[in-house]
Amino acid sequence: MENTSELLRQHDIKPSFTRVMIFDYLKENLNHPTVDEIFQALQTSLPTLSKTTVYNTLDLFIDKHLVQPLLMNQQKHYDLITDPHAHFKCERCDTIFDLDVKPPKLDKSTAANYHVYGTQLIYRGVCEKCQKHG
Amino acid sequence: MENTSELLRQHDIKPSFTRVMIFDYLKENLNHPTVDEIFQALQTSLPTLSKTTVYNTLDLFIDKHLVQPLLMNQQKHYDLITDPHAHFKCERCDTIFDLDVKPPKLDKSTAANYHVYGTQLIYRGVCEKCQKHG
DNA sequence: TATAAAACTGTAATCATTACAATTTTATAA
DNA sequence: TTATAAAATTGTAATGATTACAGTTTTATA
Repeated sequence: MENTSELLRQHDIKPSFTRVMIFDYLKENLNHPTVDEIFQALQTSLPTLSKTTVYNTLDLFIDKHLVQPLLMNQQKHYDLITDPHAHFKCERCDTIFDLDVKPPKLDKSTAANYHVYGTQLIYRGVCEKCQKHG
Repeated sequence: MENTSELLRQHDIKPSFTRVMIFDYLKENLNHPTVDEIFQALQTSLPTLSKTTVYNTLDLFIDKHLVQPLLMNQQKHYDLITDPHAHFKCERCDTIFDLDVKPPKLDKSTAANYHVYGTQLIYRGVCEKCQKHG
């Protein structure tokens, strides 16, 4: 997985081995993983990894606007910032689906007052599968 | 604050004194309070109120689609479902501002697969005040 | 008035996140 | 290379919002 280092450097992040691993995991897993999922998944390749490091690294990525946190079910989920898109969260099975809907841009007068660097559009409801079997 | 009872009844909620108080508090405080804020505010008028009751009641309101939870800063904030609108969250001072922006409706083909009963549009960034004094 | 159901309470447990001090690794310069 | 400082990582302990749950009170019903 090359050029992750370059990308991190471009965002003012020193590309340590751990950081590259965590970033690449996010790149290959766009299904909004939690800290725990990332930690579990990387443990075999990084046996000394600490959960605190995962937290720290993700916070760093958020700071540098590479990652966006999604708060759901009392837990943070992490999503690489790529194309603007929306999420649907099923309240029954707690699955998060990606939707190809673009969040609206703020109009000029509003945008003048706020410096926006991330948008989050979440639809809550019940997914098809859960509707079917009660 | 009349007709809250009626409204609750319409949503299949028995309008106990406590429930009406909590609902009215939300109606008069559209600034997305937390459980703790609601609990503190109502303690003088409801000295025996328990925080668990506030949690239970709000969960009930959410179930009946009267209230929408907003997860921010590792805490739930509660917002009466009124006109569709968006929120801006300042990452510096953690204030949540209301924005007069309507979340887009799902197009028919998408909406066919999901039963949506709530939408949440959140812009993250830095508010004007925080931009000014670093 | 008795009984069951619903609402409410209070304490204890849970669990994601944060704080923090210690250790390891990396970069820099003598 | 070696010494030193800075940065990154680790592990444990604390925090704090939320939930579980059992007991109590209130409300509705027969």
